Amino acid sequence: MRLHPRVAQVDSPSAGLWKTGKWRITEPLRRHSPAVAVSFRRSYLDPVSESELPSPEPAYLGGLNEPQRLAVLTTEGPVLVLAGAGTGKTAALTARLAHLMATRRAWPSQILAVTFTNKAAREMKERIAHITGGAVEGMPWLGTFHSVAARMLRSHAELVGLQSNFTILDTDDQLRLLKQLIVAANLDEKRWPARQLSGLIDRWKNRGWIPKDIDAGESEAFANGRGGEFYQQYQDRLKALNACDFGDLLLHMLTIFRTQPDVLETYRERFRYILVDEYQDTNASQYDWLKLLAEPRRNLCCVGDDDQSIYSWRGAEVANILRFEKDFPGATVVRLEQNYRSTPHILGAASGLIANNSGRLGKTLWTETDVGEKVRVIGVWDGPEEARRVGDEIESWQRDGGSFNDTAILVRAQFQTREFEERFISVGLPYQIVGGFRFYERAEIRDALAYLRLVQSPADDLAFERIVNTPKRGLGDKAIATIHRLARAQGQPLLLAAAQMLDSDELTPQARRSLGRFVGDVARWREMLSRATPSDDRAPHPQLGAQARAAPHAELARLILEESGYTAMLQADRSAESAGRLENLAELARAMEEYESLSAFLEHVSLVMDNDADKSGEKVTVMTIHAAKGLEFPVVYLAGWEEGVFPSQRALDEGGLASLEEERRLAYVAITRARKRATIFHAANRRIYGQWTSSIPSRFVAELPKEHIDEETTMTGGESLWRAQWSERGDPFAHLASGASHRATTRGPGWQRAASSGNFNPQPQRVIEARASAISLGNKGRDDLALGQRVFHGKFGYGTIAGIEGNKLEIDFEHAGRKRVLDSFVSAG
DNA sequence: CCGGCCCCCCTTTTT
DNA sequence: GGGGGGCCGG
Repeated sequence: MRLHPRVAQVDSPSAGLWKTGKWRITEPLRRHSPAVAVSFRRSYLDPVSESELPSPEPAYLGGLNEPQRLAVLTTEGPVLVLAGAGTGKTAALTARLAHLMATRRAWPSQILAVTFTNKAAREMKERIAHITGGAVEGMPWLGTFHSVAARMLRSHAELVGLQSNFTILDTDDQLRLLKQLIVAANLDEKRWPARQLSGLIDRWKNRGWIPKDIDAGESEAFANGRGGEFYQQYQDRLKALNACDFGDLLLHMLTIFRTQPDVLETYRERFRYILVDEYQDTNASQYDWLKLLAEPRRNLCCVGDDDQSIYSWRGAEVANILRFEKDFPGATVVRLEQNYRSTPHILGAASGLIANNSGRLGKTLWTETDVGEKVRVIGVWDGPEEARRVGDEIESWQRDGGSFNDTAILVRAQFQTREFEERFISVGLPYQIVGGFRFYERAEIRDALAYLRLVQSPADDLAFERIVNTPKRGLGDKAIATIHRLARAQGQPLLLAAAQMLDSDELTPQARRSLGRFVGDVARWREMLSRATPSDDRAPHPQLGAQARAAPHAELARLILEESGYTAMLQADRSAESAGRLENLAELARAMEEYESLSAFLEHVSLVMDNDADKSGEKVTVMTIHAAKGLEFPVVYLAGWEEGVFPSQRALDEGGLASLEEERRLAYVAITRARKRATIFHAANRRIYGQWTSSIPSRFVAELPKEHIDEETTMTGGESLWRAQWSERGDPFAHLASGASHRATTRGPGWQRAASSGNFNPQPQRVIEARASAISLGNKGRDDLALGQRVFHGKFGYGTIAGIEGNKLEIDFEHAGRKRVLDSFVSAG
């Protein structure tokens, strides 16, 4: 299928885009062009009826079933597509995009298509490229919620007090920052962990709440009612750092849309059609964001499956999908129910299970495929036996001509992967574990990125803190605290404060020498960067695509790692991991070559924190069910279906019924990943947190319709006792599921009276051009100090001012002799 | 200032 | 069981 644009004749404000795009005229569509042209003459608000379709119809409609066609052809007005697992959702979505473009309803740039994960965005991009034969040079507004919002925010950053080159903090940065705030407020960071605060702030952001929206009740969830206060402080600090976190990307845009009607209008005008994938995963802030953009045109098409909503823990609200018809009256609801993936037994098992949930929109999946095998449920003695059995089965599958790539092991939680990893290593079964530590989360990668970030933006204090003493430069807590004090006193970035300290005696001579070298290095690298990037390096958007010429920023990265001593540090490290770390760094530099500038690369890594799974070679895939969403495998093993593991203990303890239902949806997702064969395991004993625990099979096992499963147990005694528990009417765990509340617990007063936390004055960012002295940076000195005055210095004691130069003082100390110090460190004595 | 040791906490899932 | 952070000793 190729698109055929015949651009030149089209009279449209955006026609230029078509000319610049690489549209090709190819045979297949030539035949269709008359009909295409007909539909284009019709107004945007006029839906195409089936009869007007070109004949023969466009290839992108070929192979679609009736509901899918409806989902594609109902272009105008709100549409909700309820797409069960394996019902060709992505096919319908991409066909819809192709249809919108082929019928000239919209240019690629006039369609907003948002997905939840990078993986989904990438897949859709690939399929669009395929369906249009590469005719669409990337839809500019196809991406994850976060990347699309980031892109918008770069253009309007100043409206929320940021600069367009703001940095996007990841969880790690966020936690360190919050921790600083907590410590600064004299709170016990153990009693009030940063992690808890970060979770709270995330929740608020997911709901679309800015600090002002936090009422006393919400505030109560942290530090005895100071939650809102910390939220505000955190936001102030982010602004001072010219940074924002993931939640802010959406929240800031929401604020802008709400307060700047003209900006909103621009986007409303631009986006003629909006598509949302995985709609059941949207949170409140995303929902508001969508709703604002979709009005008044209301050409909003949401695709999702309420039964596959598994992200409520990060703010997703199934309610969004359940109430779609109410929010968008007159919406067309399309159900995709024909499953093309799994056998009837697999579908039957999954459907029977999910039927135990309440509050569903309801779908009846059906399939035309052969009956196939029943879902097997196998009880084993313990975890190791489970791993052994799965390994054996996979090996015999492969001996019979099957491919390892066709097999996957899905687990509830990451820790379960270890058992399989150990087993597979010992028997030499090739495997890959998806998830877990992702590439960009590895310490060495984050360190390297911190160097790059600091070179890119000298005001990036978090980057500075991370690497100023990595590798070890003899700059310990004390030296860093000193730099901090100065920076804070002057409201300047740490790097700048550090540069100023070089001309003083505030630090020990070794520390000063070492810091001087570091500051000098950064200045030099920065200078090299500006030479490596002739164009404006603040270009906001990541531009994919390899450059023909060598990428100077990748070279610079290699040089920085070399000159900073980071590589040497790893080489000196004789531990098992160091070789891999060096390899990772090499890979990082290689990855940079794909981007046209350092800033484009940094944007990419802050938004796309996943690493592409290694597709080379034959291997078994081990991953969490969450990670498997949207994927399918011919042979699937579902491990650890035991109470406390799946459903997870936490879900049982904390989340109540809602949480149990989410676990059940997770189980539904898990089963429906399988095409031909699904095997469920449960072990009677398992080592959890290093401790042997015996467990009973998951209630989900008992909920599988008997006619779709084959049960087997390797345990003596045949019919297992523990299974009997679930066959009874009563649910012995009901008390766990119903009573729990969502209320966050508050604890007694434990924090000390807070000292006033420092002011974080946003100052214009200054760039360190060289090892500039403080004078040349134009610092004003204090006006309360005069020659001959007696002053006190925390390190050197009392002394008399013998000279003043800007903010630098020469002081004759009574015991320490003559020293150069910075005025921020002395007090009138 | 650094390294080693000990203790405590945690283990869902991700942009 | 293991990783991270804090504390203590060199």
